[in-house]
Amino acid sequence: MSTAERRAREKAQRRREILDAARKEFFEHGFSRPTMDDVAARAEVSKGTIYLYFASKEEILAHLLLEGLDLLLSHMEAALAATLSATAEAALRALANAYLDFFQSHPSYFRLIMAFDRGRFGESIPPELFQQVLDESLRGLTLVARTIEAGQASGEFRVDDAWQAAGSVWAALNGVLVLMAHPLRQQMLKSDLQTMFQATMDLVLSGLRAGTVDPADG
Amino acid sequence: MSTAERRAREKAQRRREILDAARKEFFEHGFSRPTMDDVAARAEVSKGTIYLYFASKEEILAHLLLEGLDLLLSHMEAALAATLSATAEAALRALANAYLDFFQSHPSYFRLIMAFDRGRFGESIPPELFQQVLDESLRGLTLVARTIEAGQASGEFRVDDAWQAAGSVWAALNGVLVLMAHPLRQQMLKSDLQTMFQATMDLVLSGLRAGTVDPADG
Amino acid sequence: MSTAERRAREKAQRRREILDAARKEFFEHGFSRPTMDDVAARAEVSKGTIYLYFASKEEILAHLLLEGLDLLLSHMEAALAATLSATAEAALRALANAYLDFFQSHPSYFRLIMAFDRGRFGESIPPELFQQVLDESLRGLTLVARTIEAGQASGEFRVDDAWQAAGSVWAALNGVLVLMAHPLRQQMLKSDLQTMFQATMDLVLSGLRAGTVDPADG
Amino acid sequence: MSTAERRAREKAQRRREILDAARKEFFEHGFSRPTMDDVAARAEVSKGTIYLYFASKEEILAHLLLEGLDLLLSHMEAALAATLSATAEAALRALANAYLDFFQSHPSYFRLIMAFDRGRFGESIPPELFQQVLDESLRGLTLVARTIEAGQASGEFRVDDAWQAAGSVWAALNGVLVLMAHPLRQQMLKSDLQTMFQATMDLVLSGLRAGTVDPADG
DNA sequence: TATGAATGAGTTTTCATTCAT
DNA sequence: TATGAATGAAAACTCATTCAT
Repeated sequence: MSTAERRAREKAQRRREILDAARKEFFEHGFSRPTMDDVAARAEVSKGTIYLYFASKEEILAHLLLEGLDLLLSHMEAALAATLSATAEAALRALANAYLDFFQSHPSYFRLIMAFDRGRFGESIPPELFQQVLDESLRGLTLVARTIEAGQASGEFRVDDAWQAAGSVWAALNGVLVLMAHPLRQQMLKSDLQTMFQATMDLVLSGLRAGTVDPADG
Repeated sequence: MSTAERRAREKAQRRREILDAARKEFFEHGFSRPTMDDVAARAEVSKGTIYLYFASKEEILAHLLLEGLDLLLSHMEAALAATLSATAEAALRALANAYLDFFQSHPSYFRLIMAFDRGRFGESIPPELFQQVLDESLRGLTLVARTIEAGQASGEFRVDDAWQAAGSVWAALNGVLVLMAHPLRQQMLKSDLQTMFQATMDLVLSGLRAGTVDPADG
Repeated sequence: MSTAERRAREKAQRRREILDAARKEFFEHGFSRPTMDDVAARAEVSKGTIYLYFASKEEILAHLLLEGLDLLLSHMEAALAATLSATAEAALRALANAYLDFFQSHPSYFRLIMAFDRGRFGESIPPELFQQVLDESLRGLTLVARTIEAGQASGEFRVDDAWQAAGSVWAALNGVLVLMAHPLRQQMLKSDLQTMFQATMDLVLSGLRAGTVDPADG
Repeated sequence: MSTAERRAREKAQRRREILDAARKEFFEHGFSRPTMDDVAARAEVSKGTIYLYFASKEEILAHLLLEGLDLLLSHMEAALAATLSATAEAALRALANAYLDFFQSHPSYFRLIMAFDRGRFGESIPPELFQQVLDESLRGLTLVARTIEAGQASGEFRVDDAWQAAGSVWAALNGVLVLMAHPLRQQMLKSDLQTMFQATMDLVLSGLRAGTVDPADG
């Protein structure tokens, strides 16, 4: 069996090398410019070899996307784990900050994740891979939802539907990151990403605490 | 002079026809797939003719983008105009609903606007056109900021920095539209766009009213 | 008749303007790069107008070529006229120097004349125009031949066939101009055009005087 | 290693086939008319394949030019080698005749060599290839110069500067070939290429023997 | 498994020329 | 006579993918 094992190990290793090369190319030159030749040259394999490991260029991108989502999720899970006994608000802030960290340390992964949303590119990968990406991409939202549920249960947050609230929070976080990604908007808002991000969290948390009921009732 | 006038009219008309054809192609098949041949065929002109009116494919897209932004902005301005004497909250809701309407009636324009953010495509259009797009794209945010300033002045909203708050609100709106654009996320959140959008506005408005001060102070 | 005359005058004038514009374009940017649009813009007429005066782009070039040949020939004729009573050698040197002057003051015309030799471009102009160019292009050779005939008659030159000798002389002149047109060859020959040109004339004249008979016989 | 060897051999072979096809196309239809499609069709390969072997159309032409220069140079060197112990005059005649042979057996190569002088086309090939062409193109002149130096040393030729004289000779040879390339000029000069070429050599040699000193001194 | 040569449809853009007004 | 909008055939080059070895 050891031969088979070594083979499998080598195969995985080769696959990783190709993905590494692709990541570098795509992150450096954008998601559409690099050619398979570029990737092959960077990975120091032949172009044909790439097709032994990945069915298409789109599939490589899908796998990079999965990597990015995994990275984001592990960041968020770690952040959550570190705040187990804290308040829901603290936990939510921790999640948000983990996202912000991810955005700042891996802007290209973030861009890839955002690009996936629109990209016709879902059309050209096998459905099961597409589904996998989709599942992954929802896990962050799930973490937020669970945290809000906890705050709902503890009475910290006065929300009717935790999932709905999670959607709003998640939307706001994504929105603010996309918004501030453009230098010109940082300039117009006279604010840097850090500040703007925290302001958004403050606003949202304030809303969660206050509830979304009519003010007259509050 | 009537000859010159007619000529100018016809020229503008032809330009419009090309833009119409391009819009149909791009909205039906995505922003990168259609070729200039496709556009020419749809416009029933020769390919060369297109280049008499637009310098490149990118420029066509940029003009479509401007169209979209104009449409959005006029929606928002009209909505705002209709609520002149109302509360800031009502005005903000009106703006948001105008955005929602726009998203629902012109999803492709919305996708184009979102795509622009990422787009390497700003690189290949004349700088002045690029600037025009940029200017337009910031006007929506400006409307939101002004409305929040009004609410701040009237005491409705307890916010420190109206522009920052506007950034948060605008981010949340964009975020929720992007989020709900995917049917699968509608399903997971057990919520339709309408509901989710209103919930997000409720949350955000609640936050604006409550202010982002520490809850202990509230 | 004065109306018709004015018309004809204006027409000739317009034609000249187009040729002027074309000359500038072609001399500045090479003989193939400029487009008819460029020429039209420079002449401040519409593209269609050009085709009222010239049947094609090649024809314009052919007419510029004729201009160049005329210019060269009038230089040479003037030079010859100024040396009427001189020796044949002096006359030949005068002709050669006129060519050299032409080359130095109108390098682009020279390039055009040389380009004509190879250019497939004779194929796309009307035969009669082609013939005209050809006729013109032989007049320089004729002047040389007549001068050599004079020297032959006077006993200055010991040549058997004046036309043949003229061919050799003309060939040498063209050759040395083409040769020295390249800076790198000036460098390799450690010589400038002036010097090299005179050296070639010296060599050729020496040959004409000595005759081409076998040295043993001389 | 035999696999690698065979591969290399096949690759070289394929390259040669493409060059063969290109040569045929360009020699038959001129240096600018044929398209890459034409070349590909003639070589019976796909258009893409050509770009695996040559970076551009210009590069193909540059390589054909190098071929031509090599051919010319080997002709000349062989001719020179065959006249080692002869007089400088005989050697010079041998060189000239080799050039004439080359012109007659490979007129298209000659046209290509002449075309290079003008060619804007040096602009679009890699500098090192351009340099290679330039270097090659000067070797013929070098052979002539060395031969004249020998004649100068032996006292056969009374010239001051052998390189300058070589320039004149080379210029005359090129000039006469270009001149006689046109059938119409053969007709006007009532002379065929052979005769005219020899007459030019006679004239030039006569000049070399006589020196370019003033006749009164001779 | 790995190679890398070959493919060929596809893409944007250009431009000489025509023609209705 | 003058205009300039329209044409449409090229043309060079690219690149994801395949496949014989």
